[in-house]
Amino acid sequence: MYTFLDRGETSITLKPEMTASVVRAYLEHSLGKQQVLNKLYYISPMFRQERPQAGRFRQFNQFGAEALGSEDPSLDAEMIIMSYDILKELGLKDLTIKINSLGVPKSREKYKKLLREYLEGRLDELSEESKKRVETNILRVLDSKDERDIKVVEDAPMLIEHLDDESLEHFEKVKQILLSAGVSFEIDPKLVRGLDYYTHTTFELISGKVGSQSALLGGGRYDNLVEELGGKSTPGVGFAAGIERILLACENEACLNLPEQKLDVYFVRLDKELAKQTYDLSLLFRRKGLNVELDYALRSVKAQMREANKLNARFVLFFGGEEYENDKIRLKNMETSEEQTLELTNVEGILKTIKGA
RNA sequence: GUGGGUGUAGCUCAGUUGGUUAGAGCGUCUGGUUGUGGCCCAGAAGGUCGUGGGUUCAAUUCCCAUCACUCACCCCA
Repeated sequence: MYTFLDRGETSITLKPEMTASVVRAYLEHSLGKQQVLNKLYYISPMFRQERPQAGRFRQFNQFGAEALGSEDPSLDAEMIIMSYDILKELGLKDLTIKINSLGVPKSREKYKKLLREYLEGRLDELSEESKKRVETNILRVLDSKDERDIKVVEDAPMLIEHLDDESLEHFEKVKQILLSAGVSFEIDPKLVRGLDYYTHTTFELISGKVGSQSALLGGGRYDNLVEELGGKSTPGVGFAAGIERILLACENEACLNLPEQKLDVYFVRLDKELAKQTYDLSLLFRRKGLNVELDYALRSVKAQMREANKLNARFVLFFGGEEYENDKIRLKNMETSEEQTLELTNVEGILKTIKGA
């Protein structure tokens, strides 16, 4: 994390994620007393002091959702389905949903003991890093990328085989809902979280198009977090999505179909002497709600037309010349190349023609 | 934190085995006859070759340092 002293010598830390902040806001405003279930969302920048790489920045943006106040597995499923639908709607195709269950801390502790016994029996086959992980964060050994570790982990006991009955039932219900919603998923027993407040469901949406940092979003249940932050025991479930990483996936799948930028009108000034009048007229049309551009460099008509074309203008208004002397203005539809002459004083009429097209 | 790669025009990149004026495509600007775009044609502008130092008669090119970017490991809340 980025931590530093401010001018008052107070230690400040930039937030690396939002869930804790959401829970703190939930507690500060006693949201739990206003209604049983609170569904919340956020969009915010986050900061992490890591070396940047593809899909990873030190400052990045996340959006996420949290549901506080219910342990109903249908909410776990809802989070997965919603986040999947969002990515689908963006047009992403190369997506995999991975889910797992961490059970409850009690059964997880028992499992960790089993895993430790197993790994300590084959310690000399592990990578140097994983030897350390056995001490610091043993569950992380499971998703090591080192081939030696992968081989050892193949025969290791899996958490999901050592869940208590209640946790299994919860996990079963989540899977049922996903299946009935037509959402396919993979169970990944190696999808683990290190911290104690996590319970039951964990999930990630993986893209095959963004390089090594492949999780576009991740989430899960944290029934013990609110209590850990000083509130009364309140279950919760949520997810967080990395916006830049999603954009990278969209770019690599060429699927982000943003609407084409269109300009309503480009004003072409026919006479250089009319620069001021052209400018004034453009302001008038902008105030009427049109998206208007014009030349600021006294350029030729041809140059202005080229710019109008480049800016994707729907219409061009030719201002000046003979028409101007007769209180008229010439309007050109850039798509059809059709032109018509309109009364300069009849601003509403010009507006109507442009807006109606 | 560790390791690799790359820095040349606004962008994408070529190139210089050390030697006069450093190139292309795209983009920009101007023009191709009175006041009309896209396509096409012609021309122009634009670079202290990331920065600092060293070697050399000579460095954009070789060496060192530094900065930036980038990929992977690590981390993963």
